[in-house]
Amino acid sequence: MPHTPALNAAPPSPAAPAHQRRKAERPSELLDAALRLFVEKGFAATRTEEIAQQAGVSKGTLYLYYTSKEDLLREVISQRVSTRVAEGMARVAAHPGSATELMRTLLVDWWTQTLESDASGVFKLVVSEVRNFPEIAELWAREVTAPGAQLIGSIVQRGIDAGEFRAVEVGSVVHSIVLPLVMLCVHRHSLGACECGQPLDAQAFIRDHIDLVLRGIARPVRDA
Amino acid sequence: MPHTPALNAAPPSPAAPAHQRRKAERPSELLDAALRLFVEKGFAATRTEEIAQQAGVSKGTLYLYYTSKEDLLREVISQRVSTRVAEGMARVAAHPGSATELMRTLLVDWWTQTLESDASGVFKLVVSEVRNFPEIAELWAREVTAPGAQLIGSIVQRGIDAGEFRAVEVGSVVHSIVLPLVMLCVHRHSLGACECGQPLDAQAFIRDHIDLVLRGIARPVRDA
Amino acid sequence: MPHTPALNAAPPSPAAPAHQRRKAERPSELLDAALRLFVEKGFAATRTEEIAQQAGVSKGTLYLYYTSKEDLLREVISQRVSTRVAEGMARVAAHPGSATELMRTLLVDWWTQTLESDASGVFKLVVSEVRNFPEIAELWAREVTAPGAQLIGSIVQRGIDAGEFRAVEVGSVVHSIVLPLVMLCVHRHSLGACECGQPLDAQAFIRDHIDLVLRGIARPVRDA
Amino acid sequence: MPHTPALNAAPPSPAAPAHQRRKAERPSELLDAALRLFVEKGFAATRTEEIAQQAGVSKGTLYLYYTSKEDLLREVISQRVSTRVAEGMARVAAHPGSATELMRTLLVDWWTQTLESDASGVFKLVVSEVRNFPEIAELWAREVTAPGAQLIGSIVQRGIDAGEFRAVEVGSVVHSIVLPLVMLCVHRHSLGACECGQPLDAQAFIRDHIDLVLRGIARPVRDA
DNA sequence: AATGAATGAGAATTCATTCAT
DNA sequence: TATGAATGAATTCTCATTCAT
Repeated sequence: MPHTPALNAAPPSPAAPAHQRRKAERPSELLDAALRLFVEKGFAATRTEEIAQQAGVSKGTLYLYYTSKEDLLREVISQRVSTRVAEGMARVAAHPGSATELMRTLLVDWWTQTLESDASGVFKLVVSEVRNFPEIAELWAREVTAPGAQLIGSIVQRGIDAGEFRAVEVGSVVHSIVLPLVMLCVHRHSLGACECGQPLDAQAFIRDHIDLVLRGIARPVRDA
Repeated sequence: MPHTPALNAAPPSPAAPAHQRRKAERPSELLDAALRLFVEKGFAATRTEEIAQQAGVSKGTLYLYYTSKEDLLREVISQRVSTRVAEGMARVAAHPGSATELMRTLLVDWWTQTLESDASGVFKLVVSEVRNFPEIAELWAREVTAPGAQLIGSIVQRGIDAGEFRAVEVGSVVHSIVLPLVMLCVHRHSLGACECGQPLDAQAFIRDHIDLVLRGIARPVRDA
Repeated sequence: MPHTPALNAAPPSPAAPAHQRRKAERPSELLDAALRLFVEKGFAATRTEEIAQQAGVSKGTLYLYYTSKEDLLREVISQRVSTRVAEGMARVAAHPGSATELMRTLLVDWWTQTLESDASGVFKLVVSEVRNFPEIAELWAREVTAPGAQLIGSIVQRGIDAGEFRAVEVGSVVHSIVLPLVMLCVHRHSLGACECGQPLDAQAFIRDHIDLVLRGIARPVRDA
Repeated sequence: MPHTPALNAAPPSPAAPAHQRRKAERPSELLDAALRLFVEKGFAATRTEEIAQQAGVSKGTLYLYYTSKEDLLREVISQRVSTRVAEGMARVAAHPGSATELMRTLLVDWWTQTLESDASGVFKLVVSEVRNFPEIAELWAREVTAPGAQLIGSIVQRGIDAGEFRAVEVGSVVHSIVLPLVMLCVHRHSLGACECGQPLDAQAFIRDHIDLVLRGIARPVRDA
C-alpha cells in the first residue's frame, strides 16, 4: 500500500488494524514535529532524534518514512505551503467584488489565517535555509513567489484598470504589500517569539497595512 | 586583503610596525569572516575552521581572540549594528527639515546604505538565530529595536504634530515603515541571493515604499 | 521459482497440498538466498531483509525458521557441504580402479561438479568468515578438511603402495592437490566474478592440474 | 607540508618536533592496524574506532589522514602489495641462472617471505572483499595479477625455450604454480589461523610444491 | 504461519575546542 | 602569539530483531 502522505488524510477506515491506522498518520505527525523544530531551531541545529521523539516514535521510525533529514526539510516546505497558496487562489477566483474590497477582505483574511497557522513558520524556515539548499529556492520560486506575485499583481492591475488605483508600478506595489506581511510571519517565529520588545497586534497591523497601501495607491478623488 | 576594517575598531597608530598592525586587525578580520559565513550558512552550519581560513589565520588563533563560536556570534551582532544605529540617530538629530523631508532623505539614505553594507546581513542572522540565543534577543531589543522604533516614531509624531500627517497610530505606522525595509535586508541574504525569481530594484523600492507610506499617512489637503 | 530445493531436505510427499509443499520449501529457499548473498557480499555486509526478499518472504518470516543471522550462516555452511563430501566418499569406495585412474576420473569429476555447483561458494564464504566464527572452524575441520584429507591421502597412499607413485610425503601431496582446487572455487566467487583479468578455463585447469601432480609424483619408469 | 605517506618513510630528522615526528608515522601506523583488522575480521565487521585504538590514536584522528573507511581499504591494499611485486620483478631481472634454478630459489624465497610478511594478509582481504569494491578488482588486476602472471610466465617460457621444460601451456602452468601459493597466503589468515586441523609446514610446502611443478613440466631426459 | 511497522543499539563521520610546540 | 594535530562528544543513519495483528 503506497502510503499517501496526504495532508489532511482522512484516517483509514476504522476497520483497519490499529497498526495501519498509525502508519497512515505517521508522515503527517513527523512533518508537524519537523516543522515546529526546524522553524524554532533551524535545520542544522535540530536533531532528528528530537523530531522523532516529538512525533512520538523512535529514531529509526523516522527513516521508514523519509530518507534523510534533508528529505524531511523538502517535504515540510512543499507540503505545508502548496495548500495554502492553492486555497488563496481559489478564493480570489470565486470573489466578485472590487479590487479594493478584495484586498480589504480576502487578502486580510488569508494573511491573518496564514499568520496564525503553522504555515507562517515556513516563511521563517525558508528565509533561514534557502542558501544552504538551492533546491528549496527553486521550489519556493515556482510554488510560492511566482503564483503569489502573479495573484496579487492581477488584483492590483484590476484595480488600476477599473480606475480604483493610480497607474502605479505593479511589481513594486506587490512588494510593498507582501514584504511586510511576510516579515510579519517571519517575525512571529523569531524576535516575536521572544518576550522582549513590545508585542505586535498582528491582526490590527495587517488591516492597517493593507489600508495604508490602499490609501497610497488610491486614485485621488478630483471631482466635487 | 580587502576586508573592510571594523567600523569601530580604532586603527592602530600608523607608527606601529606593519607586523603589529596586522595583529591588531585580526579580530576585525575574524568578525568579517564570521559575519559573512553566519549570514550565508547560519550559525550551526558554519565551521569555525572555515571562519579562520577566510580570515587568513589558523583554527587555534580564533580562540586567542574569542572564547567560543558563540562568543563570536555575539560580537558579530553587537559590533556591526550599534554603529549604524548611533549614526542614524546622530543624523536625525542634526537635521532641521520637516518630517516628510526627513523621511524622504535621511531614512531613504540610511536604509539604502544599510542594505548595501555588511550590516544588512545581521538582520538575516538575527532573525534566523534569536530563538536559539535568548541573549541575542535582549541585545537586539535594547540596542536596535527600541532605539530604532523610538527614533522613527518620533519623526512620525513630529509630522503629526506639525499637521503633515493624519493622526495615525504611531506604533503601527512604524511597523509599516520598518518591517518591509527589514525584510528587504533579510531578503537580500536569503531568497534574493539565489538566482531564481525576478530581481528586486532595492534602491527604487525603498524610495517607493517610503513614498507610499507618506501618501498613506499624509493629511488630505482639503482646501484649494 | 527456480531455486534448487535443498539437497538433503526430503521433498514433501507429492500428496501434500501445494500450499504446504510451498511452506516446506521455505527453509531451503532461504538457505539458497543466504548462501548466494553471503558469498557475494560477505556475512556482515549482507542484510537479512535482502535474504528474505530474495527468498520471496518477509523479514519476519526468516525468524520463524532461523533464530538469527548467525544461525543462518551455520546452516548454510553445514548443509551444502556435508552432502557433497559424503557423495565423494561413496564414489571412491565404490571404485575399483588404480589410484592414477581414480584421480583422473573421480577427483576431476567431483571437483568439476563442485566448482560448478553452489557448494563452491561455501569455500569462499568459509575462508572469509572463519576467523569471526570459531564454531565454523570446528565444523569445517570435522566435516570437510579431515575427511577430505583422509580420503585423498588414502588414494595417494594406495598409489604408493601399488608402486604407481614415488614414496612422496602424503600430507604435502594432498595439499598440493587440494589447495589449487579450493583456490579455484574461492577464485570463482571473488576475483573470477569480476570482469578484469583473463578468464580461467576451470574445466581444463582441473584436468591439467591433476595431470601435473600425477606426473610430479609418478614413479619414474626406468626399465624398458 | 604535504605528508608523503611513504611506505618505509625514514622518520623525520630528529630535529623535527615530536609532534611532527608522530604525524609522519601516523599514516603507516593506521595502515598497519587497518590491515591487521581488515584481514582478521573483514572490512564490514571492522570498526573504525578499533583501528584507531590499535594505532594508538582516537577515532577522529583517523579521519585526519584518510577520508573514509573505504579510503583506508584502498590504501591498505595498494600500498602493501606494490612494493613486494616490484621487488620480485627486480630480483628476477637481476638473476642470471636457468629457469629451473630461478624457480627453486627466487620464487621459493619470494613466496616464503611474502607469506611471512603482512602482505600475505592482503591476499585474503582482496579475495574476501573484491566483489563489494569493483575498484579493488581493477587495482589488483593491474598491479598484481597482470605483472605477476607476466613475470612467472616469462620464466616458464624461458625454460621451454632453453629446453628445460616440455612445451606446456604457459598460462595453465602459471595458474598451477601460483594458485596454491596464493591459497597458502589466504589459508594462513583464515582456517590456518584457527587451531583446528593439522598445521601446515608452509616453508616445506612451498619448496615441495615448486618441486612438484618442476617435475611435472620437466622435459623427460631421453638420452643415456 | 506470515507480515511489516517499530525499535534502539551500534557504526561512521564531523567539528568545536584544547594544548604541546 | 600562532599553529595545527589530536580529541571525543555529538549526530546521522542502518539494520538485526521483535511483536502486534
